[in-house]
Amino acid sequence: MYPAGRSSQPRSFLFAQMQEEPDALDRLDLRFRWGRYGIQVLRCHLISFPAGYVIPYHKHRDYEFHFIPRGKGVVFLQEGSFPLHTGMFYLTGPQVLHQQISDQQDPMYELCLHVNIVPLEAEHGPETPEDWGNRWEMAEADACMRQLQAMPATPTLDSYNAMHWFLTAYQAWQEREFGAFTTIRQAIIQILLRAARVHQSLQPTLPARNMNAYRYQLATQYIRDNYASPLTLKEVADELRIGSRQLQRIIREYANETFSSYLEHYRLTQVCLSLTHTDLTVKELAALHGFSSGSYLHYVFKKHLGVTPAHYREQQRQK
DNA sequence: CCCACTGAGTCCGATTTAAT
DNA sequence: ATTAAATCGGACTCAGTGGG
Repeated sequence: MYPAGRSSQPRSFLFAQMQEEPDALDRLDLRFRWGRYGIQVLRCHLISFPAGYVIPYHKHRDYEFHFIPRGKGVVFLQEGSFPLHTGMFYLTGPQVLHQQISDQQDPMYELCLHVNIVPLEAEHGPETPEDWGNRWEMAEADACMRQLQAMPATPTLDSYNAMHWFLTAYQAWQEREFGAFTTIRQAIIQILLRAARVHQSLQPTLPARNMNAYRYQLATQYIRDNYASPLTLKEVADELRIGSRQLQRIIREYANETFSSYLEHYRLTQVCLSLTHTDLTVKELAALHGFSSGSYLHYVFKKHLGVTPAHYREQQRQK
């Protein structure tokens, strides 16, 4: 974390490189989806004001994030005037009147992010391909937007160093880095989040796993990946770093069968597929699908399906 | 108290073998 | 390829422990 609000100006200005092409990011048509919102970046740049420069009262229909990376000045809001100095941040929401004056002696720099935030229609259905795994992003975006709406315009310290992300975005553009759009998108989101966080006290919740459901998923995946070789309950349990007894219970809970029967059923379904689609012998199928011998496969097959493997193949071929 | 887990002992069924 | 009989390992049950 960088110290915010340094009293002495650093000799080298961290954001100086952004002055090389001040409107670089403004020229990009940046729009993307975040959770249930469409984010359109209208402006994202570093601007410098000479000493005593006045931006007269104005307002926007959008959100404007103001960060002061260097210099000082004053902002006038409805609630009164507030001093600005290096490391500070304020947000002017839609229709918030503001006027800004840079210090009489020093020039002032401002990192400005101006975004249009459009609520998009709610998703239909819980798992469309477009929002796969997106639930937590939606929740976080919602929380961030709620926070931004409720936030006072009064300046505070940029405690979470949102400013840094302007540089990240700029550098991604400047270096034409691979995946630059994704980096810039992330930078913009980080600026929104870190701005919102300044007034946020609640601990956010993170997605927690249902460990047993997760273990069940891992176990069955492992079984399906390795069913062709001899598998024991213990081997799978060791793979998951749990006791074999515990795995038994988990399989019982989620599949309502034992480890052995799960494994056996899976092996048999694979054998059935091979019987239908190949001409391999029972012995070959046994070796291929995890049965110790042809005779044993035969025994198990008939026990479960009521017909011998050869008979089953015949039935399938007739269809 | 409930839940996750362990260990001992039992018994089932997976597997082999041998025969058809 | 199929079946029956024999064998053996390990899955399962149950009782008990420890942790939150």
